[in-house]
Amino acid sequence: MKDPFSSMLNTWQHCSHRSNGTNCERCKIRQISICAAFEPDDLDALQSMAQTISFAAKETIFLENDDSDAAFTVTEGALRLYRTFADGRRQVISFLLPGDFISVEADGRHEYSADSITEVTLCCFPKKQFAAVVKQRPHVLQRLYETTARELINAREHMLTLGQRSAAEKLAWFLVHLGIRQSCIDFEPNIVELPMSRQDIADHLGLTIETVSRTFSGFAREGIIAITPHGVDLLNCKKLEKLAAT
Amino acid sequence: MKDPFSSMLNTWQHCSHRSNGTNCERCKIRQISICAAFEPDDLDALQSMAQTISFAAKETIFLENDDSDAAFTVTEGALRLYRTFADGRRQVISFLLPGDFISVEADGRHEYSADSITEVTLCCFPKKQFAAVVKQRPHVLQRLYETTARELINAREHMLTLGQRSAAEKLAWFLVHLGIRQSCIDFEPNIVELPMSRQDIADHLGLTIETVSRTFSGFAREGIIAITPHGVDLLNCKKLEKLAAT
DNA sequence: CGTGGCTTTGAGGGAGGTCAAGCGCCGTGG
DNA sequence: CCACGGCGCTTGACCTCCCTCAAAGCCACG
Repeated sequence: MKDPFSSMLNTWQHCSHRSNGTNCERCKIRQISICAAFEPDDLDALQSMAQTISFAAKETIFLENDDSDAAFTVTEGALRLYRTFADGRRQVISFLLPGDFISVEADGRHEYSADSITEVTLCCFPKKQFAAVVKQRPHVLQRLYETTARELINAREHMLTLGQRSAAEKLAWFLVHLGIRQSCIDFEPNIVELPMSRQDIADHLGLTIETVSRTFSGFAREGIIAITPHGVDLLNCKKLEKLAAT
Repeated sequence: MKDPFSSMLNTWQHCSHRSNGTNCERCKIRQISICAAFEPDDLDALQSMAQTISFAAKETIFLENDDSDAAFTVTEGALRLYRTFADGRRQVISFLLPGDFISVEADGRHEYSADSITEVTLCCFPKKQFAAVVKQRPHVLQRLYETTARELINAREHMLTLGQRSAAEKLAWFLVHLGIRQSCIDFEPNIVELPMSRQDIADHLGLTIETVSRTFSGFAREGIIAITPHGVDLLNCKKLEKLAAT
């Protein structure tokens, strides 16, 4: 899709649902998202530019090099952010969950591709309006900076994993961290939903699908996890955390 | 060194050289560093808080979990930023060169350790004064944000390398990128200085020292590079870039 | 109930790790 | 001035963890 109109805002007419009736005040993820930087009496600035967009599962949200004409937060669902190589190799940079934020890229183009794993709802801020709002509110820029600094720490932690950890350590790390992130949203400790495929997990951790599958089976055999239809139960968190530890 | 006084500002009295006579106007790396955000007529704000610190080669600059009481830019030399595991594994996050910036960490503690590879000179901004200066200048915060966003892109590019590339591809990528960075400073295309050890390179790329050495030898045998006493000459950049490509 | 996509499992192979020895360079001391 | 020692780098032989290739199992959905 080299189509210059394939970027997010331009494609939302293709999306399953679109609405302007965003209500920031009632938003479930406002407090954990970038939007927490807005005071209650300033929410109008946010709300007036916000657009809600929904995607079905397995839809392209944007591709690398697409024009980036909006920033957005994820309000529901899961998506993957990834880069593909010419020969088909793929690195999944991260899985985005409710509360996660995608900023306008520095040069106005997306560095990575993104597509929905499950049904996804995004809260979308058109680039120009967003920039104007930020410019008038240094504390929002401050929040944006802190969010990006946190992302940087996450990326570097991921670097440790990719560079130094074994297959079992990688998967333990992945499960522990995804479990923590999910428990912030739905508070089910020890039950980890895995909406993404084995291939996604493999490409996230620099492994193959077979190694992921074998390692999961090994964990299950040792009673560390139980494999369920849509995820895993963490039966022995201690052991997993020990494997994942630095 | 669990000593709470081991953090940078507190240790600078141990350093080989320290001086307040910073001259921002003549600073070679000002234009490529965070300091470019300061207008010429606002340089006093920067200069009045800046402290120059020098380190000999192979000195500890800070350790992970040390209090972070200053931000700094590198003005001369090379250092490594890294995290070590309990069992001795080490991931070198990045090599810092003139113009690179280390910010105050979010929680006031360093996430990583840093030490000098060569003799190093830093330009140091005490945390509190730096925060105050930034607070009054949204355009500096903007620059800080952009710098961090650029770091995030670099970290993610490194993730691709660690997760997807082979040993030869990793080393090609490393040489090409280090060559580009160095040519911004000293403008010697095709001559790459390698002040860091093979072990540092190995820990940067998720390889072993032997694999780094063998791969370099292989490149030399194929006429792609020539190994020199303190670095390598890039004889066939095309080939290297092809290997490093996505 | 059949089909196709995703996952699991097995068998074999290879890229890179491990272990060990040797080399080259440089600083030190006789 | 040269012998020695140490450290970092290179090279070789072997091994292992994970990848590759292949086949079978398991759902979900029409």
